[in-house]
Amino acid sequence: MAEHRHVTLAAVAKAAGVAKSTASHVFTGKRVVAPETAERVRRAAEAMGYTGPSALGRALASGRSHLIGVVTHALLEDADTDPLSLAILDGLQREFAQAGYGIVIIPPITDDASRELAHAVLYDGVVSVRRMVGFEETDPYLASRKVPWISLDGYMNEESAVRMDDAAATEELARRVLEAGHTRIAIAAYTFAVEERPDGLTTYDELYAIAPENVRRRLDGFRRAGVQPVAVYQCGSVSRASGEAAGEALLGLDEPPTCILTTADVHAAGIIDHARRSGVRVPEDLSVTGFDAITLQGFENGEICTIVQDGEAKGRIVARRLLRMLEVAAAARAGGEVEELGEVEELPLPVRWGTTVATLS
Amino acid sequence: MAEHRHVTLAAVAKAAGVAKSTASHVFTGKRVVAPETAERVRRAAEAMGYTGPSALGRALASGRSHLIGVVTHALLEDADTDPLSLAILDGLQREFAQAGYGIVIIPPITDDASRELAHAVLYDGVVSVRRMVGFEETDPYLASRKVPWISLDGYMNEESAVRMDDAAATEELARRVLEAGHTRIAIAAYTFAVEERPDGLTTYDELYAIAPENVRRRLDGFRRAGVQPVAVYQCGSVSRASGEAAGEALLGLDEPPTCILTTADVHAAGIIDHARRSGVRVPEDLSVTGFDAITLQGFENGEICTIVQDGEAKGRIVARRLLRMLEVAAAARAGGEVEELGEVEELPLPVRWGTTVATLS
DNA sequence: CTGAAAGCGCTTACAG
DNA sequence: CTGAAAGCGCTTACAG
Repeated sequence: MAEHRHVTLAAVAKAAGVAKSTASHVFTGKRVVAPETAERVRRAAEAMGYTGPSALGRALASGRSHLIGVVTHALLEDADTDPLSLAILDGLQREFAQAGYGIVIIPPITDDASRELAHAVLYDGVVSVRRMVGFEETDPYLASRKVPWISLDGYMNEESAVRMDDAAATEELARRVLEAGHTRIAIAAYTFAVEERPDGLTTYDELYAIAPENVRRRLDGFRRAGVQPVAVYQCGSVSRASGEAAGEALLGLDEPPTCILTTADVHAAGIIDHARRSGVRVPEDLSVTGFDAITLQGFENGEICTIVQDGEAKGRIVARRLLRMLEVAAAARAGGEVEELGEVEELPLPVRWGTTVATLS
Repeated sequence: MAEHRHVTLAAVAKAAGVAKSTASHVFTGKRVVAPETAERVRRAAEAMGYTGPSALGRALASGRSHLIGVVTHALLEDADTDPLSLAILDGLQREFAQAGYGIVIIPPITDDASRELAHAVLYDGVVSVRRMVGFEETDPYLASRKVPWISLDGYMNEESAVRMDDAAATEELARRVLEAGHTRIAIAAYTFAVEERPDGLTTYDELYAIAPENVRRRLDGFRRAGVQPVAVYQCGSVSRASGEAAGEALLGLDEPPTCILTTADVHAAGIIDHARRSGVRVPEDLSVTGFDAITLQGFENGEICTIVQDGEAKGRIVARRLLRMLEVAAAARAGGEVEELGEVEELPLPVRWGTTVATLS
């Protein structure tokens, strides 16, 4: 006698001859139920094909959907385009799943469909990852939902969720480059920001002035190591093409650099693409460094000299932080004492030497 | 006077001096509301910081969560491991978003945490993509939720959602290989299935007997083209390593083949990896073909001779099908006439010739 | 053009 | 160890 249209807790409770509350507790385990009573409920459930309380009812009654919104563009692109974000999603997904939270992917709001969707979706917290588009409308909307929100978009509150000492990492890398004997060093940096900017030669100070926080820290590291760049290129977008443009401009100088330091692997890859095409050997004629240690088409794993940013670990750290924010918020609503969020975890950023930096003799 | 703890439709309606139903209709637009009345409601909402009906309330009252569960393992792996699944996710996400549905990522059930999660999450339909693990418990559970479900796991009902003529594609590819003069042809095929199988040499018939439907169709194509394989290798897992093993075994034969046909790019890549390491030149000494046209580390785009499976397009087709199933189910519940699902869309599978097949002189 | 009311499927104090 | 009842925030016939 299975297959009732839609079996509900109430129906099961009735069939088992108990109150809804008792049946509920059999499934949630939040209250002790007499073994025989529990057994009776379970048997009734089984007979009726009831697989447990509906997520919807639970969500409404408890006020928790056990869903985390993840606003991202990463799934809307070639896997090759932004592997770091994918790794972050991976870490988020795993850590949240561990805690019983699912992630629901939400595209940035850019049109009616995405606006509709953003409003229709429910979640207890949200993390945005590398969106690139739709900031104007998405951000105010997310804020209006008044749930905990961590943004990994290169600005806002990323620092409050995960600590990264970019400067120490790039300083260590730059020191090694200097020790390798390089003196004509150029910098090609990205200015990932809400607006795109044009590609082009610039100066360290100008670039620094408009760079987002994390890029600044990376530039700080170069400076602290003692790098005096002979040329600085502003990459307008986070793309391999932008790197190629940088390569073309910098290698076209009267006195081309022997080493180009970048703040993103995609740019390093683009520069190397251009160098190879122009018959410039890497690292014999030109050394190049990156940041992130992502996998790149056309390159061996571990080939590029770079800083390793472990996306999965980062995702996990961020997830733990958001979970903690959720707990604190729940405690606050329950009216208890104001709990502390606690320390922000640090993501290690080791240098990977690779094979794209030559020691000058 | 914003910032009420939790602003509800009821509160807004009261403030605007209208009934809840009227306020509701202002937001959903499902009923005409007098302009001034609507304006009054909107103003009250704005003043109180109300951003629209809660997704939760809507979901419970309407019975639709506007969420599609996507059971996958793809996000739990290196982006490089399974780019095709990622592309499929991309397509699903886009097409569902277009229709106002968000996707919630659910890992296969393999332990307490994932079981808990699967039960906690709500969705109106589900599509599973290349899970590889946890079939035993996940499948019965998904079935028990009684929502439309499409499985892209290499078995079950994939054919009912998207039509792919694998056989015609591999037949065309194999014909060209034969025309190129190859006679000593080997086959290395994967048997992606619920259980993994050992790597090893086998026979065409044995392999065919245990292969899943889609692999069979690909083998059918080879046969229809007239390929008489001199050796057949069973790849036990869908991995590059399994391909390397195939390469080692097949190139180690007394009379090694001049061409190896595979049913997956990862295997083709593994075979080429092994060949290169052993000093066997591709395609001069060995031709290799794949299936899927995924991006692969260490290979140029378009390098491998293969069949192009457009993951994003596939995801979109599958999403449209599920959306249609949802409509039909809703119509059935509403008690109308039984609607037809309609035709299954076809995913084109063009051959990409690439540079890994040599013409023998 | 608008209202009052039932109900979606649960959880959670409150009471015993 | 168990029940009866309120309530979570909406939508949707039903009435007028």
